[in-house]
Amino acid sequence: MSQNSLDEIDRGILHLLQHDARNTTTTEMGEAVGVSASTVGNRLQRLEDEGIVKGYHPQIDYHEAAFPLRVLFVCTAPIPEREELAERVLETNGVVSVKEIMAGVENIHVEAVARNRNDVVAVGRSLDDVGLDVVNEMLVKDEHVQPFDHFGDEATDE
Amino acid sequence: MSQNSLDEIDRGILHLLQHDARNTTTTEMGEAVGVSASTVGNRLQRLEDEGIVKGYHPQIDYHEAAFPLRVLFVCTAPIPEREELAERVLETNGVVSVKEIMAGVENIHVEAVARNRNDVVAVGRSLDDVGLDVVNEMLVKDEHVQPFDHFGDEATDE
DNA sequence: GCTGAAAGCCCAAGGTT
DNA sequence: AACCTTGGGCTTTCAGC
Repeated sequence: MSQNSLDEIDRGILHLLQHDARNTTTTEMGEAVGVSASTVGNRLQRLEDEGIVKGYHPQIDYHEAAFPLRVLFVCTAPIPEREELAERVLETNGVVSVKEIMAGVENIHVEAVARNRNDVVAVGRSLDDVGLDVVNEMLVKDEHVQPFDHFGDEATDE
Repeated sequence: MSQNSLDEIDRGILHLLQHDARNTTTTEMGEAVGVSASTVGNRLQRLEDEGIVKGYHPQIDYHEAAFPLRVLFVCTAPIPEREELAERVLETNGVVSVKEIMAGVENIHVEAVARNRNDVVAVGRSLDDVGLDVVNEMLVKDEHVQPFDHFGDEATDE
């Protein structure tokens, strides 16, 4: 399917996108990595087609918005159904991420945002309805995300 | 600091950005939510200034790229130092997210991507060096991210 | 596979209601 | 607070190498 062949140029493009995926132009990226703007456009197209870049999303501070609560549900799912359940849970209102863990009892981690305690209860109930066994439920105080900025620092000129 | 007053327009903008933060123009968003393109620009500026929108990042399939391993380290940190340690850990090469949990023994969850087992060992050592007690270490099979698309479906025309 | 130029579209700024 | 117009810049496409 994919060749996994990222060269210096690809890594440079990814690196720059991770810094600001909305306002970084192909022209800027071209100058930084040493190719023309249209080449950057073509590379980006290929990265998207191969599924390496799956989309572009804003990083939203839910706490500052309208969702002050962030909850992590640690669950158990029967291995055969795990993948299907994970997909299903993602549809639940408020859920922002679902992690499938390779092995162990706590093999699905579900994270959700909520406006109040009622929302939290509702999410918990949904998980139960779907067939997940909720082992633990924790309040997340804060989450720091690093868009993995170690992608090829050396490939850019800046 | 922030008014937390997101109206229909703001929610519509966020909703559309979550779908595609790079290729959705202010013009398109304006048409969708029923205001002019410049108004969308102003709103977006305000959302960024208030810290509700903290940035724009590509969603990268690390597995398809060059980092086939994804590992979750569940750790314990002394409460007083937790926040500082979390910040420090985020600097570690390979780490993509750090979650501070409100209470309990497993109060810091660190997620990292790696090219091979050596990378994994290196990250574990870094966590130890910083002063975190690694309680558990799990291989992540798959992660599904939902950019929380429930932000105001009703505010758009599409 | 990369480049360069042209066409079309978009964004930012200022002035207006 | 939202709109309109204009100038500058960006993306895309395609011929050419």
